[in-house]
Amino acid sequence: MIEIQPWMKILEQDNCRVTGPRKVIAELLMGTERALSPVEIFDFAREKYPKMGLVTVYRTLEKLEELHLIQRVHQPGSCNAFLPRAIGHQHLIICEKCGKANFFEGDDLDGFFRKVAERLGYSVTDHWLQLFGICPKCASVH
Amino acid sequence: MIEIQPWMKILEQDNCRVTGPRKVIAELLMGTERALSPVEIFDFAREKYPKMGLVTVYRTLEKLEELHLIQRVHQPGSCNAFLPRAIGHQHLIICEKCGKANFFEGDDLDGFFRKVAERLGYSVTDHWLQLFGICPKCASVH
DNA sequence: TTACTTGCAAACGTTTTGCACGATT
DNA sequence: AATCGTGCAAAACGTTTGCAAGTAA
Repeated sequence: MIEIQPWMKILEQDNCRVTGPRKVIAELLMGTERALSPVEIFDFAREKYPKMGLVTVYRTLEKLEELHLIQRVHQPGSCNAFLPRAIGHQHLIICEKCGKANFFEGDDLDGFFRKVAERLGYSVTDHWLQLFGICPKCASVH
Repeated sequence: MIEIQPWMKILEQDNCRVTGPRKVIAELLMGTERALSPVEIFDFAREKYPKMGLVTVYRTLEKLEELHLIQRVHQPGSCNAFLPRAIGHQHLIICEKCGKANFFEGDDLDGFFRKVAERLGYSVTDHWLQLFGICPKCASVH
């Protein structure tokens, strides 16, 4: 599991205070295998920090995303769940059953993307790629 | 531009009535170059059909999506805009400036996706791919 | 002490639901 | 005539904002 200190350091460098609520939310997000929604984070966080307010979850998510520590994950049925941000330019493969997420490199694709864009007269500025499937653990359960 | 009749035929086959509001909404979606949100559709539709209700827009979108005539488009900042559905398995390239959307084939990628999934022990069931860029027209404007 | 953060309440925009009326077949 | 669709009003939902009190540095 990722250590919490680096994230807190980055917060400090942005003139932010390292507070109880923020530590709890950060720990939850760093330790999760699947993308978590604001309400899920709120519910989990309250187990460790009962005073937690939903608004604080929203504001902390906004801040962590702004600092590139987490990223929003789009899935059929929800575009409001968060995962720790990948290092460099990686893509997600998500298990349809349990939601478990893994990152992979997509460097091989840049040439293809440029070719497609060229044919249509576009210049590419960004791409979204995400795979859905069944993870090994879920595949072994019947 | 796509003709409206085939869509209306498909509606009929689903025990639906071909009504004024539905025709207006279908025409708008069939003719659009960029993804439209419910409110945008509502506003445009009212120009042709002043009695149009926003609720009807939502219900028509739901029906058209269910019949695979339109598809939801995810973009940074909004996951609630619609475009006519691609034929077969195509992907989108969207202009960051004007929103203009084009489809392209991604058949070449299936091998890569399978390879990635295999390495991680996943079996792939679906994939989302979308490119963002600048379209020829916007590139020529300074 | 100062600036930032929190939780609450309320506001807001979007989407959904219930229902009586209207339209299509 | 029967069924399906519509628009309105209201409810439900997720998210954001204003503010006074609390907390970290």
